[in-house]
Amino acid sequence: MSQSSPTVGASTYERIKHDIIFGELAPGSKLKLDRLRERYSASVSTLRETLNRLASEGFVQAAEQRGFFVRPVSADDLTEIAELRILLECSALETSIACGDADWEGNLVAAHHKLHLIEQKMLDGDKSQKEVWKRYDWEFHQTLIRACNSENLLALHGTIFDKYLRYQMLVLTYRGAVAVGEHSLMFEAALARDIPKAKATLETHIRLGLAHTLAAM
Amino acid sequence: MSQSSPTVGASTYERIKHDIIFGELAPGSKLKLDRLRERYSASVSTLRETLNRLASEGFVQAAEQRGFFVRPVSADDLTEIAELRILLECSALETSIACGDADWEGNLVAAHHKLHLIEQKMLDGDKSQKEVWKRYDWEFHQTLIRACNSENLLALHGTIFDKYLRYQMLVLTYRGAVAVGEHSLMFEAALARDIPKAKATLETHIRLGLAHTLAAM
DNA sequence: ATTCGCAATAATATATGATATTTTTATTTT
DNA sequence: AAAATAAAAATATCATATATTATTGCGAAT
Repeated sequence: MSQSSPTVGASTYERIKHDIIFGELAPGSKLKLDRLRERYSASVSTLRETLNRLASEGFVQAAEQRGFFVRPVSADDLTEIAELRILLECSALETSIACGDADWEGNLVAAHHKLHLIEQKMLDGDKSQKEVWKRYDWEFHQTLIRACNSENLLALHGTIFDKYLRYQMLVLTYRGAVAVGEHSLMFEAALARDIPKAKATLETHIRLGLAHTLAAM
Repeated sequence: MSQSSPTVGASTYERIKHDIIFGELAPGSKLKLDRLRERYSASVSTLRETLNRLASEGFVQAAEQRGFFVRPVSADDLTEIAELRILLECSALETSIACGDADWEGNLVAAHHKLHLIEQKMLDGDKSQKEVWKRYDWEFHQTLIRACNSENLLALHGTIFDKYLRYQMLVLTYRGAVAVGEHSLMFEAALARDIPKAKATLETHIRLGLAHTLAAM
């Protein structure tokens, strides 16, 4: 999520994607080229490249000769995204636990530690570091599945995760202690190489998160 | 796959994607903008929009400030794609069989019929209509899962299927009678609402196809 | 009077060619 | 042979021209 990319295109891509995920560009709103040019100080061509990219990833809707829109949100869409996340992430988790080596274990311990630290802070009421927390959450889940031996699967999971994240950011509520416990359970099951338990915990984790988010919509 | 889109961008997108899938643009080859401009008679900006789209779908590799390349192929990549296709398509198939209504059944009968007809022709040695065959194959598989109630899943499956298709087109061999039988088995299991049998047949279908393609690489 | 259809106009998106950077290739120097 | 430099090629970015869509205002018909 660094914004200091060498090329204008790459950095506008990062910025617009970020602004969509974190709700600064409202769902369904029109993305007028002229306005975007001011906001991101990039030329129309560069912006169109960016929007085309985001459109094929599904963060933007492209309407032929009618321009671009931020992808709308809906309960159905969120449910689809959550189900897909379960499908992809559970499958990747299984292989990853089966194949992960010592490096993987090390990275996992580190990722869980960092996540746990910030979760404690948030439990104490400090909600100022929402973005950092979400990054650590992402890193933890990503690390869990990174040993799955499929770049294609990791890529697909990445965009699905980001879409799921947008909904979480939209309703902007924190599940607190329950989610913290789920993270720890997954962590321990993964280290113990207990595949069924890890998968079951992950599925519950996502389903409860889904219900929580749906309720807040 | 129609090429008469109203906008230049849309039609170049279709054409370049087609040329990558059907091997007319060789895996790993450099996509120089000037050469593409001649070949597809579109401006640099339009081409860059297209290539950015194809890059985020994974048909093109974009190297920062070094241009674009056709995505290389490898046995590992094919294996990943096939596994992903199994994961997505089997999951969609299950829901689709469970939820499909009379319309779905009707479309399925039609799609299988068309596919069966052309498969018979190919068994008789007529391999002139490779593209038509592949389109019917695609329509059949797509119809099977269309009732899965997840646009997100269908979209993901669509691009994975296309990537799988590229490998098939690359090695350019036909599995013949065996594959025909698998299609019919799936068709019958789906109509009989036999979810386990349909899923098992689909998985076998893809795994045998994978082995066949890998052997020909 | 209100709705409907039809122009004229404004706003917007698409597409292009030109310019500025950067990378690659070729040449020269140590 | 390696490093440095110069020339060439290719990419990234931009400002502008063209084509399309949306909006507004006017007049005719119900």
